[in-house]
Amino acid sequence: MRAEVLRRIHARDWAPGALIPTEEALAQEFGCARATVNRALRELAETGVLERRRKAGTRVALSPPRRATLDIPVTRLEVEGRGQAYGFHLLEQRLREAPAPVTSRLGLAPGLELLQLKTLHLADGRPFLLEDRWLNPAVLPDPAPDFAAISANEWLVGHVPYTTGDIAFSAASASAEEAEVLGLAEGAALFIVERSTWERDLPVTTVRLAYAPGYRLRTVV
Amino acid sequence: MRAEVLRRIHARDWAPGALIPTEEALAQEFGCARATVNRALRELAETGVLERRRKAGTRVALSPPRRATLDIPVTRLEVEGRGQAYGFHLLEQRLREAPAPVTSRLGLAPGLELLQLKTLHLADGRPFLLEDRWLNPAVLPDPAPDFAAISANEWLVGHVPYTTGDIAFSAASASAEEAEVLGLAEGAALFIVERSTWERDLPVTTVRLAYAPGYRLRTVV
DNA sequence: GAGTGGTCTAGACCACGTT
DNA sequence: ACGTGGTCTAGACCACTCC
Repeated sequence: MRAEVLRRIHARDWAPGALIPTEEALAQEFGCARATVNRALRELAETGVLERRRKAGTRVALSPPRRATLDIPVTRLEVEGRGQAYGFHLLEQRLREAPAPVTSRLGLAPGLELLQLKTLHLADGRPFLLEDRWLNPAVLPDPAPDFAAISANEWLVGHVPYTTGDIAFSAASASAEEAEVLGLAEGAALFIVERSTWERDLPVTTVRLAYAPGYRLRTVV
Repeated sequence: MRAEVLRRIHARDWAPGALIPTEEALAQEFGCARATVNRALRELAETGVLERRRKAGTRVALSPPRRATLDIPVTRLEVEGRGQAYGFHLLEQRLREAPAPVTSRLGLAPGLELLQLKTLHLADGRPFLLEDRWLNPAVLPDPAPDFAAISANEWLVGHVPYTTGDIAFSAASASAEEAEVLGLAEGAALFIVERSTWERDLPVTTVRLAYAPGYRLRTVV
């Protein structure tokens, strides 16, 4: 059913932009229930192949289905998945007034004190990723966990999961500090991931991950 | 229904890793049909919040739902969406033997002749993105379209849509050639997107996009 | 107003994986 | 073997939105 609809789109039986038959008509043609057609078409709409509007009907999308699902890796698992040994060093940990860009990203009042953690993640003992994280102390238990023993990332995964958030990907040249920590020449091209997360409306953390050269994030469309 | 399940997960009524009741039990508890429960749980499993296995039951995921859907932008629309004027220059177009990395990415025989297109995309007249594309001539009509008039990207969208493919994101330092074309210093950090696409099993194109500094790709989890 | 998709019910059978 | 989720049917009502 789903496959047949896709075939017709590929075969140009239904051209991009064209209206396709209603669910009821397709159900009759395929000899199946409307719910089955509905599910097939709904799933295709979710991947971006079709566009559906009540009353207006279902159209083959004009712009192509450029929607990919991206699995955001957990650093330790990602490193171990390559067959490398994972390790990390907590470089710095201090409670301090967060700079304006950080508080504004999280929607917090300026000048609030957040816990800043700088962590270097290692693969087979070599620098893999430099993490600069700001944590909302409100989410931490008392006493706070020992982030030298468990990485902040893993602690959060186990204790504050099921968050919402946004992610941005970009590239940046390594600063002097980043270059030194990662063992690179200053100005080397780093792959940057910035994430901010909330649990319901409570800001949890914002983090900047700077990956050593050679890192690639992959997905399938 | 979906919301209530999410609430229980957030509230730790159901802890990470814990087994939740069967669909039938939940249907009774909520006073709704099993199909309704099934849909809610299936959708949550798709976002990564739950893990489902036949016979084993449904568990709250241990690793958090780090699955993002990424909308791959069409360059012209992305530029225009920022309120900037879009333009492009076809820098180079030639049929030549593709190097091994290119043919292997597409699963083609080495030494096959492909159409190489180098295109500079502009936003408000300033370099925005350098595109290095290899096109399978087998997908082109005779005569071939004029890629100086319509960008290869847009032609493909209109004439060979509904492809499958893979995407990789990374960072790279600008080569001398890239730096000159993009108007940057050599070694500047570029955000790199590499895409290969197929229509069914027919290799269509592989492309490397090098974005000028400042570019950010965003998404929401 | 009327036609479309969105969602639900109640029931059934099947596929798979654990046991 | 058995229990779980996966998927289907046939029918119903509702919500939206285009005309």
